[in-house]
Amino acid sequence: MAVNREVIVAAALGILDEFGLADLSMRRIGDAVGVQAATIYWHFANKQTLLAEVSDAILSAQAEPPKGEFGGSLAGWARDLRSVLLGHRDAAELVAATLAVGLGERGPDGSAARVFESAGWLPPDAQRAARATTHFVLGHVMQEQTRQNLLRVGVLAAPVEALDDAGFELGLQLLVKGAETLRNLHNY
Amino acid sequence: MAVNREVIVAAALGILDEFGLADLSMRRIGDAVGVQAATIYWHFANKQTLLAEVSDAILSAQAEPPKGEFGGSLAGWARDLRSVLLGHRDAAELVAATLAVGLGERGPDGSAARVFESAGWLPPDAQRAARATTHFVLGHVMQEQTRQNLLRVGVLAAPVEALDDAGFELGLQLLVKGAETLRNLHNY
DNA sequence: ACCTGAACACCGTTCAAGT
DNA sequence: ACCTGAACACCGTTCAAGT
Repeated sequence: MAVNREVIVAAALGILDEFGLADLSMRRIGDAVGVQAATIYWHFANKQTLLAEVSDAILSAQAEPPKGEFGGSLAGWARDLRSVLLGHRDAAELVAATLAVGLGERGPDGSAARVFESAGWLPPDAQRAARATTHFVLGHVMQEQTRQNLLRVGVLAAPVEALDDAGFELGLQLLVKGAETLRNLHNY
Repeated sequence: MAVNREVIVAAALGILDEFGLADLSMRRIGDAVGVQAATIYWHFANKQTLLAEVSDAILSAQAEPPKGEFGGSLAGWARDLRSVLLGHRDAAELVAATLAVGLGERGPDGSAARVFESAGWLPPDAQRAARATTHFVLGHVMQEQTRQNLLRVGVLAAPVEALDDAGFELGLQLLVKGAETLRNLHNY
């Protein structure tokens, strides 16, 4: 019975969640869907393309930024992205890699750019500001998830989750306050 | 003639510069220093440890942040980190990975934390703010260097360097203005 | 103390051949 | 149209054995 892109991506996401990015090999994905690794190359040009669709699948859980004033809207978007990423093992690393190569249907930060535009930013700067925010979120979550992996293997001991929350909120406030200040400098 | 950690790290850095992170294998490093790959495991516990020292070697070129008012000092630090990273192929990815696992003698952001402290931030928040800035710089340069790799392979066409500069400066101003604003909120 | 040879258990990818 | 078998050219790491 023929397999297709959808079930391959779903199987890959399952392996990612259970075993992590390091164990996400073409052979293992093939096993999961009952097919040789070589067969996957009939459905996808290469592994990177497949991973880009896994990245898209993860990001499809993103919500729209909350309506309201700028700061709350941007912060809400960033917190949502963080929690979406924390929902899948190694998701930050996967999404960051996909973003870097420019694959992936949805960039993670399309709606963030719109938040900046609604606050009066010109599209090119809105894009850049949204991307800067995304870099912070991805970097922060990547660090959290790497720590989670080390915990799993047992090389690390303490959970230190509260610390990560504080770091995230502080970095986010830096960006939010900065955006509010910069906008005012440009508009008055 | 016996090889040692220093020459192995230097050889690894040379391979990184010339061929990139993907080609930085233990076998290739061994070839470069005239020794079997297995021999490297007498000098280093594993590849990750070796890469951490390569990361340190790269970051050793970092300058002290310029003296002066806070914004210029932080911006100067960030621009220096960016240019140090741009000096070695795939350096952002390598440094980010090393930072995430917590290896590496020097975090990239020790002196940035001191800039925040000099501006009146308490050490834990100074650390977090410096790390947030680092995430932005690493994410931005990672994107630049991935694009450079795609250019090399020929899958991408335009250089678009000016765009990257503008994006870096805008993200940096977001963080600088945010830090200045947050500090004032806390102190008055 | 330092290094080799050989192996173990893998990789991504290609491609002729099968149905 | 979809899949297999087999190969190519690699990986990181371990470990007995050599000098």
